[in-house]
Amino acid sequence: MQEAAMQDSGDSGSPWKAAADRQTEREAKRIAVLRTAARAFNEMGYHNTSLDDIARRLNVTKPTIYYYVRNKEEILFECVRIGLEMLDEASNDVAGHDGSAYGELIAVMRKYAEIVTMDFGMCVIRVGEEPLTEESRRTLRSLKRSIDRKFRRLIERGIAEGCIAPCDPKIAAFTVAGALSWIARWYRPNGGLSPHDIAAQSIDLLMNGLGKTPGQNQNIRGGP
Amino acid sequence: MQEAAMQDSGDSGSPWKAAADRQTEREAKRIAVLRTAARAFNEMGYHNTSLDDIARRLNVTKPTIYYYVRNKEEILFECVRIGLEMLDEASNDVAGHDGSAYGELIAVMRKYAEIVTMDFGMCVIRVGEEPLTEESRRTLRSLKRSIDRKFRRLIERGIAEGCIAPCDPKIAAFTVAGALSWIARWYRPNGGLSPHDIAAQSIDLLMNGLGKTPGQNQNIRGGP
DNA sequence: AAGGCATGTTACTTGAGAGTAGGATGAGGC
DNA sequence: GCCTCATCCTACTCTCAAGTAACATGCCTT
Repeated sequence: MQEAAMQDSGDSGSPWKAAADRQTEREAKRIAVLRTAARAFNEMGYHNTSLDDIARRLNVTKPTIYYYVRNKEEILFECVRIGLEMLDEASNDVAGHDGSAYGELIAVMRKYAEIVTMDFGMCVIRVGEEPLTEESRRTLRSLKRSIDRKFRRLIERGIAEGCIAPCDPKIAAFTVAGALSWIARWYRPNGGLSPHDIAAQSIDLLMNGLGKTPGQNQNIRGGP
Repeated sequence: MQEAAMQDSGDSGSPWKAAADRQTEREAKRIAVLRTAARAFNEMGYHNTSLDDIARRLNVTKPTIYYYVRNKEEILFECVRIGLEMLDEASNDVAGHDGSAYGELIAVMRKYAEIVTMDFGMCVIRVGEEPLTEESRRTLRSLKRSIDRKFRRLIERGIAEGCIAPCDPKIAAFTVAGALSWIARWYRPNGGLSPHDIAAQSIDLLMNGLGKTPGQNQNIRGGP
């Protein structure tokens, strides 16, 4: 995730750093292209966003875009890849948790909800990967699998530790990821609800359920 | 929803029915166009599906499509509209429920999950409405609001009746709808899991929560 | 049997937008 | 001062798919 850094290039006097400076500046511009594109994609959709649109937002012209990326597909691929990698890494740095699967799971869910309200994370949910080639899709699918696997492991651990109710981890992981991903579809910045509040309430519901008391689940299963 | 009927046209001998028969047959063909398009959209996405693709699947040529719909946008609009109307009507015919908000909510959730695994319902989730004009989007948004309102009312009623835990109905409705909608993104027919099973387990989780015992929610809220 | 309407076809126009060729500008290094 | 490379622009090509014009076919009515 070093691409997303965008840190200042500490310009000391050394001329030897000139080349490196150019390099980091170039990388920063590339990220700016990607981030601007991600925002446009999230607002208007991939196919309704022309490269001229992106260029206009950046106050440059279309060929300039091609100086930083190979083609339009690469832009989307990179946006989704960065978003997925952020999600994947969410599981790694769950600081402040207490070591239990329960606490870890909640920490990961919080991170997840936060990321899907950000530019690249939102791209993962809102744009999807239909426009991509099969090759690109394969790469991204393996990243998605990794994220899903971590979710399932956490749930399985929770079941083993006794803090999570026995269930099919596959479906549970999908349900949780779905509820959190969906936030990206209706969340609006400047909408009164902060990602943090939304996450807290959604997670509360997912962990404790909509029903008030256990034992009221008699009518859930059973066919028509 | 009479368009989705596709019932046989009872061909009695009366010549007076010929005109009506033609009418219903035409309507049936129109639905076939929409349904075929919906499947194609769900598989490959709206923009990756050309009208020639749809025509080929129907064993006709492109201009024939234009005999049944005005343009490509109308196809998508109708697909999504039908899907949304199915979802909206799900709240109406919740047969077999016991009259409580709890039972009704579960019945509606079941229907919802079932519909988003079907052609038109899946279109609502997978394709979205980015390709549509503002005019079309407004119409569909009002339908969506209607669905959302019914969800919230049901949750509010449940809270009032005491069978649903006090919560923000807005966020709860979004979370539930999100978890169920997401099924449309990963469900695969011939995948081992039937929509019915998936729905049952997802709903179980949403109603009873992932956590094993109440009172374990001490770590959910609270900032970084 | 003849006209008319419903249904479909072949062969075309058209526009939008992805991608490119080749040149201008300007900063660093020698 | 000149060379070189990075960066960005103007002006173009080219493809793909939406949409259309005009004609063919055949059933239903009168």
